[in-house]
Amino acid sequence: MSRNVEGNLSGNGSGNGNGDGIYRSRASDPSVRRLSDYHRILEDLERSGAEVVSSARLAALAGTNPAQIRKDLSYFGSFGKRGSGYRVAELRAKILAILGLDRRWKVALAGVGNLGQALLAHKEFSRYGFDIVAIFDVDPEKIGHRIAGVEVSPLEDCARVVTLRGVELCVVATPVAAAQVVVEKLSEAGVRGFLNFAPRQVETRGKVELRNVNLTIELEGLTFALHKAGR
Amino acid sequence: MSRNVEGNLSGNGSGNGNGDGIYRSRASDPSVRRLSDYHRILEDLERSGAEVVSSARLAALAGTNPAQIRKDLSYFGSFGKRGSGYRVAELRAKILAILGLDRRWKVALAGVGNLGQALLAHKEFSRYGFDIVAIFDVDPEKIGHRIAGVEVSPLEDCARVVTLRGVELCVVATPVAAAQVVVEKLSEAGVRGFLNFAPRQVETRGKVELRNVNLTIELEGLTFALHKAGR
DNA sequence: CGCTGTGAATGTATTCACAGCG
DNA sequence: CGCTGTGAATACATTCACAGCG
Repeated sequence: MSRNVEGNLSGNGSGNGNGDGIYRSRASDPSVRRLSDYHRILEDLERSGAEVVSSARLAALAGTNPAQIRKDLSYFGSFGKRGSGYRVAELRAKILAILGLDRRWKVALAGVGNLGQALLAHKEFSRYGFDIVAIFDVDPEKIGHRIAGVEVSPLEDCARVVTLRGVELCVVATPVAAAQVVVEKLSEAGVRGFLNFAPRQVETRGKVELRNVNLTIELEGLTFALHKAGR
Repeated sequence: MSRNVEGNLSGNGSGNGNGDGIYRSRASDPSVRRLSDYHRILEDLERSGAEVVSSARLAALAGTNPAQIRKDLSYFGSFGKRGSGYRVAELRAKILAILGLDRRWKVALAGVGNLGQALLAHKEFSRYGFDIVAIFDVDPEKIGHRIAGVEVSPLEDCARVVTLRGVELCVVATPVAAAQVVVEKLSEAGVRGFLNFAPRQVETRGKVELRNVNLTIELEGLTFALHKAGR
């Protein structure tokens, strides 16, 4: 039973499921996160008609430095042309593929509280290739209802529903007490990746990716900094 | 004009407003994030009646190692007893104070879309000392209405409202296009810390703390890992 | 020339290992 | 003895600086 030791808290904990991957890349986790950022900036550039971009320009837009950009990209190949820079559309497509976003992903939502409902309606998810194809809850009031066109299923049926609809990822927006059970049941049913919003460590078995997002911790980071500075 | 260069993406960007603080501490940002986690675990332990806890036990619960715990704490003082460990209640209180959570904070919410509404209802915020005392939006349909007991004010009035209600922090849950303006106006009005959910880099002026949370990036971290492992 | 791509250098964070106090 | 607190060692991430290609 792995307890995802490394990353933690609000932003991490890539499970150690590192089954011999496609890439030899020693890309760090922060580096991969920046790729997502570069991708968004490249979308903007593409929309604005830019054809090429240098690492210097990209760095300015991303709030980092040119060497960082080049290093991040170099983990995955060499996409630029010396002397001129990177072709915007091409680089964007490459990053999309690196991130695994060149296809759509089937996602379940567990827990339909405030946060769950907001995430359901979150347009960015569908825009970047995530389709919510199943919703789980334990509340009898909610089960059977349709939210955003998806029927709420009882957690007990998850094995069946996951298989039937091909669920690959799950967003866990349940109360703290339920998060562990949800992850256990769904990973047994074959779900390989979890995004957990419940503010507790969740244990995983086998090759499962889990990352935690904790909204309160982010605010606490602010109060620490302000309090520390004596404000 | 600082562009908060360092951290970025989903979990960072502590503005460089490091006005000579109270602590000499070289506590790293990840270290501070872990403190928040330890605090939650200590709450659980306290509730379950534990009087003392060792760094080993705490590490097991937090999914890290004992040395990490001791090092994280040592940045702020020495709170344990050699031979026995840490007194749970006492350590919890110390961490609370370190994080600046030994008082309540006045928070504004900007943008009352899905996400904004979910954050408003998010019980954890109030539980950890954050009171939403103002809401800003630009939509005439929303202005004037009360949500969760707080009237929605037009963004133009923010200077007046911020002063009047003593707003210290702001959660930015607006569309991308509005985030920059919101941060500019509110920081001019005296708000010192921002938690930004809009997936774009926002520039800040002066001693302002800003961190970004990007929900999509977290999912992209999962797809990267799974795609990479060939799944 | 101007830019990328990358080893080498620096800077940060984590872990080790042990001295020292309760 | 058992544990904390912490310098020293290691591992990791970022930045420098320059060789080399278009």
